[in-house]
Amino acid sequence: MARDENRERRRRQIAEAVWRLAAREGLEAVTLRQVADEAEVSMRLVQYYFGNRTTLLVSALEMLNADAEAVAQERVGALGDLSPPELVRAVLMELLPLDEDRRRRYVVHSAYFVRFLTDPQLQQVARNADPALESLLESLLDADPSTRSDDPRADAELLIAFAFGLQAQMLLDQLDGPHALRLLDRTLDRLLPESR
Amino acid sequence: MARDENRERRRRQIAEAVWRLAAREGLEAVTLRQVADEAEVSMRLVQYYFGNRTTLLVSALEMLNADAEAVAQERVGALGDLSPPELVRAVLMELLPLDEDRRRRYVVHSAYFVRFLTDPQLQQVARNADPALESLLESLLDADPSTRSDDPRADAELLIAFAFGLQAQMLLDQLDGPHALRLLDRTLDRLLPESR
DNA sequence: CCGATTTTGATGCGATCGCACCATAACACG
DNA sequence: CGTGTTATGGTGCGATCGCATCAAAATCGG
Repeated sequence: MARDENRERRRRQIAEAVWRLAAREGLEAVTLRQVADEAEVSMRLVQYYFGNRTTLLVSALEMLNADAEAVAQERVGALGDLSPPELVRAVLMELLPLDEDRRRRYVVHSAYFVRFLTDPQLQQVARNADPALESLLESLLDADPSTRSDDPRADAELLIAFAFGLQAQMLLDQLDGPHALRLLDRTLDRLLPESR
Repeated sequence: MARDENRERRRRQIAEAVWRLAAREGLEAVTLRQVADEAEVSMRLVQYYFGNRTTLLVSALEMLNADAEAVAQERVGALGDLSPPELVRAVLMELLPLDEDRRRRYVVHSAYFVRFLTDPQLQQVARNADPALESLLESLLDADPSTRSDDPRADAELLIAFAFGLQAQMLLDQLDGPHALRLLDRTLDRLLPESR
């Protein structure tokens, strides 16, 4: 039904306004009125589609995560057949803000971060995003015959933590894309010495 | 003069209230009235010591950083004479929320994070904190004869990014202290193979 | 010990917040 | 064709925000 598509487009239009505001000035700038202005709709419309501010924040985050996963799968898939080490690299690269799209997304994530720590509802949303990534990496490290890892799970966790660290440094402009990739490859070379 | 000591104690008392509020509910909860309540002083007093909200936020962050550096130097120094590799480990451990003090501090940092990206004033404060750490690590990696690093600077950057990643995962309760230390030691073993 | 300065308190103002209520198009469907 | 659901707009209310003003207590220097 075209009705639902319109509905979904509207919600997305408003959610994108939330993302822009959160990235630009933090969650406290995400007020019903500012979101309405940014999305160029009436405040009443924001209320209609999301009810109250809390569910607006939660929904916008859920949509951002769903978006991220779809884009990531498509981008990694578009690379064609990759060897496990190449896949590991591609997956980790997905966590780096290497284009404006991802940068904005991870800035938004960092705006939510503190809330993740205390708000049970948001904590739930945050937890749903990660473990799939970790087990994917673990299985890749386990499957790769050239890996000498005695503990694929530890190495998966380690690589994810490292990638998140690179992400933060890039957001702070203390690391640019090529530099971060150099550091990533440097640790991958140490981790998977025979396959690269 | 005792006057100045009192003054400094007052400022600290108020800044600590800012930290608690920011850690508990984010920067948007840091209002003049809430800070006053949390610090158990009048709102006017907060105004008196910090003027307006902006300088309150900036000053509280500066005090937090100064505090962190003092504590870190003392704690690392208290370990006595360490070999370079041991020092590297000690410095990196300082970045992990291994006690309540550090946890709260890094939660506060994450509350400020988004602002670091856009607010020039806060960006300045954030930038002042890091580079010393990096060059310290670099010189340690360079000085250590057992290090086979061909690029101490790259390895220093790499280790810092990794530590920040571990920090984030710990804050999210996706990694506990011992687990994070295991991952840290795992990468240090790979990085400094002969000295550990 | 007294005038000056520092420190603390109470209160008011304009702006903005989330949210609710009411009204009216637009469309769906029996 | 009429009726009920969906979609959009305008507006008012109580609470809270940052900040300023007025005022008094506490402390210090001569």
